[in-house]
Amino acid sequence: MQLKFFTDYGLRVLLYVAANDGRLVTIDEISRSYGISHEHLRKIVHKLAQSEFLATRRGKDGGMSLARPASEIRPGDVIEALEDVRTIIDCDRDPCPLRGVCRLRTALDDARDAFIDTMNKHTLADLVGGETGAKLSELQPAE
Amino acid sequence: MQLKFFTDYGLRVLLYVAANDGRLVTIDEISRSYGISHEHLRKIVHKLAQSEFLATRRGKDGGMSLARPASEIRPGDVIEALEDVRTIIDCDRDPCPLRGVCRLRTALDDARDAFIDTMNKHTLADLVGGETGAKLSELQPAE
DNA sequence: GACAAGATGCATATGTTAGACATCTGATAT
DNA sequence: ATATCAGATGTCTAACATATGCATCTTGTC
Repeated sequence: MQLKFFTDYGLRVLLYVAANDGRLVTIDEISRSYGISHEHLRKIVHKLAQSEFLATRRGKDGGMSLARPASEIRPGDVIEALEDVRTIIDCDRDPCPLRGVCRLRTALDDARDAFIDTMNKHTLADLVGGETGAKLSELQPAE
Repeated sequence: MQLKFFTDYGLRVLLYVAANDGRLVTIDEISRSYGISHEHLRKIVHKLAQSEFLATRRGKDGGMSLARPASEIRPGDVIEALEDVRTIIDCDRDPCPLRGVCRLRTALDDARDAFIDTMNKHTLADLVGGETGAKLSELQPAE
């Protein structure tokens, strides 16, 4: 019931990029800004690009931006893409004497759906800024 | 977003005991029945007893039984007791440039509550047996 | 008092996740 | 055209959490 560091920062990367709307942001900037490993962050960004949440551009003055508007990216979808969330327990892994009687698996599946659905009531846009409409750049100058 | 093996089997132990309603069940019986480590199961049982889901009895003909009726034990509460579920991410661990702007933490807390609440719509009694009212002993003789 | 069962604490193994490094590919500016 | 900057890829290592094992103690019942 903890998100992986990977997923946690996956969300934060997207929020950071959303808050710096428009501008191309580099891995280096984010890793310095959050104080986390450049190398590990690289893998997070790569996965986010593969999952089509980020668009990346190589080369000089490259960097990343959101692949879609922040108001169209839902955090539950991001979690599903970064975290293995499909089955919370595996009833087939070991012989289970309760098989056929037990509805634990169904209940857990429903609960997982409730989790994701609740996250998907939001978008990146309203998680960062929201009503106040504040931009990151106005609050905390990068570096 | 995976339950620990520990929590997963914590729930299954309770369901097993619930399905064997009334009878005292030993760690040894459960570990053989599920095919998992006796030693690890011991710790699970211990934690469940501490958390007042199980009542244990030492000595000859000892074993465990539910501390309360199966219809009064809710699986979401069990998960909360066995799994660290309080904060899914920790905003204070690293310096986060989004602090003050970002509502990710709140959204995750709401989602976690939705997860637990959904689990707590059930009780041990309806997860095992439920409408059919079938008892484990009728379906799969122990060993 | 002997035995069966859980309690406790420490030591070890395993697996997952995070971090580091070296090298390659692609895009842009000059 | 080429130098340079930024991401892509793959392998290796380190750190940490979790599961497992073992030895010993405690408690309750026969």
